[in-house]
Amino acid sequence: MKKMNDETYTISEFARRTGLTVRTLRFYEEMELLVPNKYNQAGYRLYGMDDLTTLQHIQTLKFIGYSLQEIQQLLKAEAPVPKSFESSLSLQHRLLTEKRIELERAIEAIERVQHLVKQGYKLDWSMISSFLLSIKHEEEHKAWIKEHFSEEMAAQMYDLTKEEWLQLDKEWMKLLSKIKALVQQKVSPESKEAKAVLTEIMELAFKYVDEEEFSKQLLEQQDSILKNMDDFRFPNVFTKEEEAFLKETVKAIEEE
Amino acid sequence: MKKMNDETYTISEFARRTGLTVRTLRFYEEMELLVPNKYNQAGYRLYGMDDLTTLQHIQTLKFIGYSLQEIQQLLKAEAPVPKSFESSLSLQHRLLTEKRIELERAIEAIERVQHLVKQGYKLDWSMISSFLLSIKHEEEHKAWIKEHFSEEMAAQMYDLTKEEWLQLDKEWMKLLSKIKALVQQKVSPESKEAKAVLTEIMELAFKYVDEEEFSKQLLEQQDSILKNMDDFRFPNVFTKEEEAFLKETVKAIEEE
DNA sequence: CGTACCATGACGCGGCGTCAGCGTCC
DNA sequence: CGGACGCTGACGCCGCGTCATGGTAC
Repeated sequence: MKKMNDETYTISEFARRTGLTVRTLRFYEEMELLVPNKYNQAGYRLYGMDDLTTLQHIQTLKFIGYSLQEIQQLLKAEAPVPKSFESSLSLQHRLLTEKRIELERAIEAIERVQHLVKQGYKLDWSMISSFLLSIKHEEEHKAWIKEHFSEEMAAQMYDLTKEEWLQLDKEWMKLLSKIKALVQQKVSPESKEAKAVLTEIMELAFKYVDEEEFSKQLLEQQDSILKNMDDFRFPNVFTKEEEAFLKETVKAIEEE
Repeated sequence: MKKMNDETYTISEFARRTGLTVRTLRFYEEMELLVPNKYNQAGYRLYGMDDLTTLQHIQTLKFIGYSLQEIQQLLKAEAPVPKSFESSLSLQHRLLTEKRIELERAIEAIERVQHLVKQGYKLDWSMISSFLLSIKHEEEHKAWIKEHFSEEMAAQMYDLTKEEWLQLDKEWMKLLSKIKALVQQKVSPESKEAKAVLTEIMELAFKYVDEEEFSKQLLEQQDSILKNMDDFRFPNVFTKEEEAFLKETVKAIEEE
């Protein structure tokens, strides 16, 4: 027992009992967040029950996502809970919720990749990347479709069940790898293999979307679509090479 | 247009188009994560399409929670996706899921506090803290009950609907403020107000739990319970003062 | 007298933001 | 020549972990 007298603890005792580290306690003192109520003649910190109370306040505010600085601001008035606290709660709620949504999207992305891995596809970075990028930008893309086309179409394309997503992922992956193989083997964009793949892409793209409606709107919106193409923030799932390849194939088909 | 020649971009152009900052691009180079494929004679960085591809790989791996160091390790082999990637995916999934759970608990805690605030309780830090601490340790506490008493009892105490929780929160808050008021006004622990409050606490505690079963098990487990009481990690919702007050009241009732 | 504790001070991390002081492009 | 752009280098942030070096309690 290193209790020195009733209700007074050395720093390591206090650390042990609170589950914090000695370093953390010293850091909190440096921040003027938790200053021990006594020191002995050699400058040893002596913590008491009031310090425990303060520490609990700190830990709880930390738990709901406040930074140490914010906690210091909140607690220094000490006496009443500042009325700003209530509104700051809503802010915290928003911040944490945004983080949670990001996390959920990342987790879902991992699960979708794992599902593909389990199916035994041999993946390379550009395929994983293309795939993850499309997941990452799903929300933005959906909003974009909504704006430039219609709410209905966005819903058709994106409001799918988990099974539909996994199925779509698989088909999409197959096509991606076919294209990448063709480009790498320098097969001609006018070859019938290339044309076949392009046809498959079209079929997949229109599986969940009404083709006529889409084509009509596409023509109307061409200008504003092109305007957005000078930055890379809406990354294409294809490399420039693949894109050029596909454009050639499209031309070849149109000329038939 | 600052495009210098086809498919070669200065750092600020590349930054603008990718949505990153110039500083970030230089930092990535310093990390040997994304080294531009060319420099002009003055040492200006010139980024090309291959750099864009690498950057996309980086961004997607970042999206699913890898650190820049991990990404560097993963990408430096460059050619095939290392087979360690698959297992590291499960690790990432675990890590992100744990974070998400923490976030969800924090968000739920905020909502419960907000609900109390809306009800118009005037809160002080020790009440907020007591309340949040009990939420923070709910999981541990439930596990502890499971271990020392029974699974059934843990379920009785903790598997409540959202409405039951909010109701319980309210009642618990009322009692907490009553006790704090009594202690602050230095009312005697033997007074009938004190006894009344204690009775209310008991009723609340046993509202969701079978009293006889609990008492029986409590007696059997007393030793191991006491062993866990010398640290503050299982923080009591009462201060030492309030705890002493309540103990006095318990004694007074027992002596009746 | 040992050794387990205490103190201060300094640097490190991750992922950049932000300045300062200078050179370069057009 | 001006002004926008580029370069390197250095320090700041947050919440501590991790030394190093030396004093203190028992």
